[in-house]
Formats: sequence, structure tokens, C-alpha cells
Amino acid sequence: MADIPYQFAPDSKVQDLITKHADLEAGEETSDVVTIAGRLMLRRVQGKLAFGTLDDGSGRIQLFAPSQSTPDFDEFCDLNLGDWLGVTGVVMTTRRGELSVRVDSWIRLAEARRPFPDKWHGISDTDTRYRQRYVDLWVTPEAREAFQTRSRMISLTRSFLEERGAMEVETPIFHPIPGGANAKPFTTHHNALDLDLYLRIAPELYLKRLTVAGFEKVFEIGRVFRNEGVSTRHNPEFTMLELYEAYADYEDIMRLVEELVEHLAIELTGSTVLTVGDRELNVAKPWRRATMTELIEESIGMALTLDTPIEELRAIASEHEIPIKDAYGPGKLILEIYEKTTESSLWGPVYVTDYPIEVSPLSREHRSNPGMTERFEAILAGRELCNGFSELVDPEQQRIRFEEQAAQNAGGDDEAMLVDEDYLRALEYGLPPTGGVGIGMDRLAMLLTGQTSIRDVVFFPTLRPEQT
RNA sequence: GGGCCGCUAGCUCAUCGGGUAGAGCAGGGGACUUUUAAUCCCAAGGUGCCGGGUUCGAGACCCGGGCGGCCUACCA
Repeated sequence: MADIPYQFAPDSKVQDLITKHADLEAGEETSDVVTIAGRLMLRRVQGKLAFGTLDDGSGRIQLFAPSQSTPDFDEFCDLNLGDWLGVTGVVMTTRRGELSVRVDSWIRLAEARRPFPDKWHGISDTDTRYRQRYVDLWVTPEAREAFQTRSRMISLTRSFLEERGAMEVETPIFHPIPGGANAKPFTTHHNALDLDLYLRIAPELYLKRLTVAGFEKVFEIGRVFRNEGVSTRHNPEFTMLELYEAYADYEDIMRLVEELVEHLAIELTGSTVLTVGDRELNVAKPWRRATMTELIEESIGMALTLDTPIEELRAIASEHEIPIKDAYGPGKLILEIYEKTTESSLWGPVYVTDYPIEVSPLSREHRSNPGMTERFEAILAGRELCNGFSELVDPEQQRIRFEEQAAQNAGGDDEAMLVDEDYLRALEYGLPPTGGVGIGMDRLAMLLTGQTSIRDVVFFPTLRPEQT
């Protein structure tokens, strides 16, 4: 067996060969000599003639190896399933009409020293699939396709936003003060500075600092980290798209998001109708808009407002077996009632709008609905996809909201925000009217690929370390 | 955190009213010049997740632990 080379130069991708030679008759031999490289997935040796199936990531093609013309025929027949090969030869079809590359020369590029999973059943143990994703992706074509779709989704999102004049930026992942969302952060420590730092739970406050700085449209696609549970919809690290647009309000942002999602659906699936589980979801714009209190009324038949007596709100909460705390004001109670009675029954697409100020510390008060904010979340396929608002631009208001949050944090709510003095200072330099949104890109990828677990759109989901 | 389910050969799975496991694929040997999950013959392959217990005897039953999945809770 020849040594493994340091370099190899394929000149063709399998997918292109399949496209180019789609109409060859059975038994034809072209004058096309190609060099391809990939992994040997199947092998059929029959004495003086051998067949193989090579997968180069773009597709699979048959290798045709007669003993009289194939160099080192015996060694070729001894290859392991999973070995990497480079093959040069004529493009042809067999008598049965199977498009093939005749093995006129070949070289092993890597040896598979471990057996690949069952060639027919693949891996079904999900634990093994996630822990050995490098194997899963070879033997589970749907898994590979989902990640290819995800990659194109990210790429299309970038170009969509750039075409609209937005600039992609990168902001810190280490935050001295966790902010921009209500979530438990991960903590770490910088030795030289002797400084506790937090992995960001959202890039929001830094992106708005950039809006203060005069970048009118900015966006960031990046990892955020939340020290919370793991489920089919939650991974501790996940990818968020956040964007901010000066002079825009939440209506503008809602239009932008529905346009983006419709565009991605058409580009990636050819249709605005997505299949999620056994249900369909039509993401064609415009999406329905409804206020939170309207939706609660549809669900439980009661019109709640911030002026509803708090005793009544508490009674409704306990009627629905919602655990509440004494510190909850009317806004928090309404949100809890919405989440427990209404949110799960929504399929969408629907924009849920007008969240109470009490639970929206970074959103601007609604221009015509006092006590509420100009905030929206989109529900698609029953899952929360994004959260956006007309940004709170007033530093004094923001200070009050921060202080309320900080009081809750001091009172034991470790998801409440802290006062970020530098952010307040930035606002004091002037943030123009601004609209912004954060979109969970993993959940969007789930929608667009039809996957029901976030682990099927994250290459290496967070798992306990393997016991050895 | 709670509920349910699972863990048997490298992979996919069987077996059972408790009597110390079987098949296909992969791997080994052999036959085969048009296969397509090739086929055929031969041989090999297992601390049945771990630890206790019940029993003459446990992979099967009981208890504890580990790991995983689904649901639920938490996560605006």
C-alpha cells in the first residue's frame, strides 16, 4: 500500500458529473477523464471485477474496477469501508446503465481504522450520533443536508441584510455586566485583570452603543450563552441574530423580519409553506399581529388590562395553576397568564405585540397603549422565534428600569438585569429612535429544515462528557 | 427538578413462565468479470451499562447508581 500523500488535487465533484452525464446510455464510455476524491461507502467485489460507491460530500458515484485495468487490484479490493480514496479514470456507464468512474488509477488518502456503522441502518442511537457527529454526517444524509441548509440560511441572511445597507459587526463575548436579556449567565475569570466576566446572554447593549456611535444599521450573528436547561428547543450556547436600525420602530422591524423569513423559506425550500412535524406553517407575509391581551382574551375569554385589579389577576393565575410570587405586579401576572394559557396554543405565524413595561426593561413605552411597550415576539410553529421592539432611548427611563431590575436581582431573581452605568452614559450621548430584534437562528434553522430538535441543527450540541 | 421509556457483538436488532445468548451487516478466510444493502460457503466475535439483592440458577425479577431519549417544568 502506497504511503499517504501530502496533497491531492481532485478536478471534479460527483454532483457535477451526475448532472453533466445525466443522459448517457447504458454501456457508454466517454472520453472524459476525471479525478475525484472521497470516501468509500460500499464495495462489491466479484472475483475479477469490483464495484465501489464513492461519496465526496456532493454526491455518490459508482467506481468500476476490472482486474485487468485496475492497478493494484487486490489492494483495491482490500480497502475498508470508510477509507478515503483519490481516483482518476474515465466516466462511463455499466451495462446496467449505472454512471461510474472507471478506476484507471487510485490512491488511498486515509484509512478508516474503525468500522463504520451498519451500511443500511446507519446510526440510530442518538447519543452516538451527537457524540460522534463526524460519523453521523457521513452515514446520515438528512443530517448533512440539514447543516448545508443551515449554512445557506446564514449566508442568505447576511446578504439580505447587507443589501439593505446593514453592517455586520462583532461585539464582546466577555461582558463585565451581563445584560440585554433576562437569563442566567455563565461566569468566568480573567486572571491578569483579576476580573470576573460573564459570557454574553445577548449582544443587545453593545449593538445599541454602536447605534449611538452613528452606525445606523448594524447586525451581529453570534453565539450567546445561557446557563439554563437543555431540551429539544434549548442549547446552552446558541446562535442569535440581532439587528438594530436607527429611525425605525417596531412596525418597521416586524416587516423586515417577516420579509427575511419569507425570503429564506423560498430560497431554501422553494415555498413559503413549511412542514413542521405533521403540520404546515405558511410563513408568507404579512403575518398576523395581535396584542398579548387580545390573544389572552381569545384563549380564556377574559379581557385583562393593566387596570384589572391585581387580586383578580392573581385569582386567574391560580385558577390556571400558575405559580406566582407576591412581588409580581399586574404586568408580570399578565405575562405569566399569557405564557401558561395562551402561548402554547398559538401556531402562527403571529406577532404577539404590546408587552407590559414591567417585563420589558429595554423597550420603549407604547405611544398609545399606556403601561405597555412597543414590543413583539413572533410565534412560528408554536415556538418563539424572535423578540424585538422600539428601543428605549431615554436614559432616565432606562435608569429607572435598570434599577427595578437590579432590585429584583438583589431580591433573589438571578435572571433580572443589573444597572449598566456605561450603557446609560452611552444613552446620555443620544440614541435616536431605533428598532431592533433578536432572532434565534437555531430555531429558524429548525423551521427551515423540518427538524424537531435543536440538536439536529447544531453540529456539536452540549452534552455531558463521555464516561470513559 | 418530575414522569415515562431505553441500554444485549463494531452497527442494526432478536431471544425469555428466570435454566449462563442468536441473526443480518461490518471485520477474517474462500468462490465469483456488470454489481447496486451483490450473492454463496467457512470460521471467529459477547464481564448482556455498573453495583448490590432474591434464587440451586438472573441479561431477564427487586433495589441502588450511571448514561441517553421523549414529555413536562425551567428558560419572557
